[in-house]
Amino acid sequence: MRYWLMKSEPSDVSIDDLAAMPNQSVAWYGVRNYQARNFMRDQMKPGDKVLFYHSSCAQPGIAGLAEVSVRAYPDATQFDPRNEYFDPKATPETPRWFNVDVKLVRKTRLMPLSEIRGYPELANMRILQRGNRLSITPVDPLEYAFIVRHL
DNA sequence: GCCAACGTTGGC
DNA sequence: GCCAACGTTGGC
Repeated sequence: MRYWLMKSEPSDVSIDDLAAMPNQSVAWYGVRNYQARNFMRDQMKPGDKVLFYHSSCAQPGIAGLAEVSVRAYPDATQFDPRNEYFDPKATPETPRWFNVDVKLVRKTRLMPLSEIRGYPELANMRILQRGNRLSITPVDPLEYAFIVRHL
C-alpha cells in the first residue's frame, strides 16, 4: 500500500464537497500533468491512503484523509469539447489522461502548510520543496503516520 | 534536439 | 495582484 498527497482547490472540490458526494467519492478528473497522470495510472491502487490537501486558497493545508477507491480509467473530461479540460488530441481509442476515484475516510482539522513546514519530521515532503507544483505526490509512510498522529 | 517564449501553479 | 518556478510548445 502506498501513500499520497493530492491537491484540490476547495473552490473546485473541497473536503466538504467530497463529504457531500454520493458514496463520498469523486473522480479525480482534470489532471493534465504527465507525472501526476503516471502516478494515478501506473501506481495508485484501491486502498492507497491519501492526504486531501487544499491548495490555492486562503488556508492551504491538509483538510482530511481519503483513499483510492477505484483504479485509474480514462478521464471523461478529455473527450468533451465543451469541458475546460477537453484535449483535442485525445480519443477514446487512444486516451491521454486518466484518473482514479477518491473516497473520503474522514474530514480532519486543517493542518496548515505553515504547520507542516514547522515539523522537522516532515522537512522532506515534496510539498515543501521550493518550486513544487505537482498536484499528486508520493508520501513516505512515516510522514503519513506522523501527520495522522498530529491531526 | 535545442531553447526561447509562453502559460500555469500556488504561496504570499 | 505579484512573481518564482516549472512544464509545454513550436520554430529552427
